[in-house]
Amino acid sequence: MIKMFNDLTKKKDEFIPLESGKVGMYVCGPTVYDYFHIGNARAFTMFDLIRRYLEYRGYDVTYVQNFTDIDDKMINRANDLGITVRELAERYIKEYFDDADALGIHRADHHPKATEHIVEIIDIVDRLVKKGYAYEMDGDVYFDAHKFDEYGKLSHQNLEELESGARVDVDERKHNPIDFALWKKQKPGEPAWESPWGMGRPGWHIECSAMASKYLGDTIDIHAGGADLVFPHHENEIAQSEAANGKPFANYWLHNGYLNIDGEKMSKSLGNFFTVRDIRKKYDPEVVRFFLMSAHYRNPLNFSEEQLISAKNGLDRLYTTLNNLEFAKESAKEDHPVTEDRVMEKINEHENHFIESMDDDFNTADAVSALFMFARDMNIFVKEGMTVKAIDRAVGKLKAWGDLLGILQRSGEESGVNPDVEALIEKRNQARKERNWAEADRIRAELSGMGITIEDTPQGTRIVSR
RNA sequence: GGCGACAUAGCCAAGCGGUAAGGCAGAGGACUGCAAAUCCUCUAUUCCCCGGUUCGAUUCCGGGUGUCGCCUCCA
Repeated sequence: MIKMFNDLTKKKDEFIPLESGKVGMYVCGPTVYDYFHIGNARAFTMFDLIRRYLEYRGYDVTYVQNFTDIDDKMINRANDLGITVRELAERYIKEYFDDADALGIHRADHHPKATEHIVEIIDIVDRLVKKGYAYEMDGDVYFDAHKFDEYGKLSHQNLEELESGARVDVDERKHNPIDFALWKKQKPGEPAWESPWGMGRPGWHIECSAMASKYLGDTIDIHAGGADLVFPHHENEIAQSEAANGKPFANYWLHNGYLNIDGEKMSKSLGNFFTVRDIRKKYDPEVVRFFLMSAHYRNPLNFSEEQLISAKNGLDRLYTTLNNLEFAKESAKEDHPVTEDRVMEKINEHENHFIESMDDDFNTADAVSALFMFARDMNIFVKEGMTVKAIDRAVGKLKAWGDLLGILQRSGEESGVNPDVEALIEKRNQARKERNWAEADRIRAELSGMGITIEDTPQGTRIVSR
């Protein structure tokens, strides 16, 4: 049984999909006006992981993640760069996929763009106007928050509380400060579409309501995004969708915690952010992914180079086990003491731990500890001596868990064997046989200079890739 | 001001009523020509503080303190 913390109910709820065996999941994607930062990466990565886990548990998941390709930020950035909004969007959607693919984030089933759903957006705004939930003011259309009784049910605040803290709004034409734009009248030079209210463009929140319904239906199982979207974005989505459709919008609302820098939220507005693109120059994206899953997705997580190094070393440990196993295969014998059965015992033991952790609100930090414990067991087994079947089992399982989490897919022996290197190793082994340590160390240093690290094991000398 | 989250070793981080997982870093040991890797051992006696409930609390309740966040574009 999978339990997930639902912000709507403020507790861990058992997950029961609308339709047995199927899950509709919508995740708020990036505004494509720049490279995305590591904070964005946390949301995309962790919800990708949750999706993978749901699939692993047998659900048929339809996953939707949008691109916001029209809003103030898009327009401003396009102007700064002297290109069209459309060109800007195309550029950064491409860059998004470049980084997301590197992080092992699976492609969504649908990646809808706001600008390609203007018809659907106008339709829902129109229905809201006709139902009396929205009003037009000189080409702008606003949602009247006071008309939606349940406004505030996600952020658990009432209108009065929200409005008392609201900052001064320049737009005096709104009925109430909390009202938000569904449709914005065109300003000179801005991209615009025809609508019943004249030329204009969609407000920010409405696109998600329109696209979620289109691809997943009026009620979806899971809606997810960063904690900063709870209010106003998700609150507004609920208001719009439920007012328009008269049905619950989403049954489970999942929000990931912030990624912090020195204990402070990382955000573009604060300027204290690191893009994934920059981090990739120095660290393997797999390390970044591993780092992100080292904490529970709902908790705040501090980002630092030190943590990244720690994650890299931890991940290396897992890879070492994988390499140890594969290397041991070359000298494996049928009469070795560790048989497939003994490996299976360990797998069962740790798999239960793994599943229980993931079932409990996707506790990746705890699930990963199962991998480490399994790795230790396998390291011990390698020393004892394993059969080929036992090794295959162990490698298969470790890779299967890794595949689920999006790590450990790199193969142990990446590059083909270089004959020169082979010769040098042979030469060094000869020197070692003759106990000519000076020569052996010299050759090791020479190899090291070529970027090759070697290790002497009881089974022979081998190349370690990292 | 309103609402909320979090506080566990040098660092990161699980656990959330039964006496503190895991990782990183560090120390010692085994193995090794050396190194690396691996294995073993060690590293939290206020789990922020003070009360309360309980046979028993890191875990539940109340009150503090501290940090962060939302109420403004933001994952």
